[in-house]
Amino acid sequence: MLTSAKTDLIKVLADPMRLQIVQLLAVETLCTTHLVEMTGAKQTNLSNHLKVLRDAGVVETEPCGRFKYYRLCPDVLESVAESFAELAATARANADNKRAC
Amino acid sequence: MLTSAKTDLIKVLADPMRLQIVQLLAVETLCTTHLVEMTGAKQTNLSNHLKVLRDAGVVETEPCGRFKYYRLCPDVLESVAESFAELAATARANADNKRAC
DNA sequence: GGCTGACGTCAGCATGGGCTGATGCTCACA
DNA sequence: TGTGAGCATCAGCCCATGCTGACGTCAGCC
Repeated sequence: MLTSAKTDLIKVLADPMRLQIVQLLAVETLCTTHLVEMTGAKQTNLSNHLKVLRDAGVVETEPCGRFKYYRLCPDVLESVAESFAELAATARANADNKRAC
Repeated sequence: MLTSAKTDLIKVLADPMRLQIVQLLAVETLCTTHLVEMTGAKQTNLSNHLKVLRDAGVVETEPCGRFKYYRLCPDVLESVAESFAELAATARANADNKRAC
């Protein structure tokens, strides 16, 4: 179900930079230095986006010495995918419903 | 695939009011008057959101005399759902990939 | 212990986008 | 043809949010 609370999660994913981060992390677990190189963004900016993703539960961190690895949480993405799929299915099922004016 | 162009579509859906509109339209085709009643929003505000949804291809309109019906396009929602599902599947498949620092 | 690199936090700035009121357009109906 | 309802557009305001620079913290290496 797509509750209003999920708009916050969708909003987190509705940013080009954050979506790029998520796509990169879907392929392999990376640390901030890698992400800085691959995205070309400033470290501060990236750190802010990563904080947003962390707070939303989209990624989780794993300290490793001086470095910090970021790993993607597939469950969150799957829940979003299921919500939209369910919405599309509902729309298809009720395609002929039309309320009279 | 989640191209950068899709962030615009996701951004359109990342608004509580617009998501509410989409959920209502998933159940039945409605015209603006109904949506004004059901959401409690002003007509002007709703018209703005509907324009955004129209431009994004999420809904399509059907004139009916003085009224205008809004119908949901399930294809767009399905494409978003598939993109996120694919991303989640990729993340699961590459869960053990970790780039050395 | 001093230094450097990795990373986070904070304050400030600027842009984007949502909300509103005013206005205009079009259709239906008397 | 005049009127009112349904709907869109526009300009303006204001708040949320993304970007940046400066600074602080922690770990590892000399």
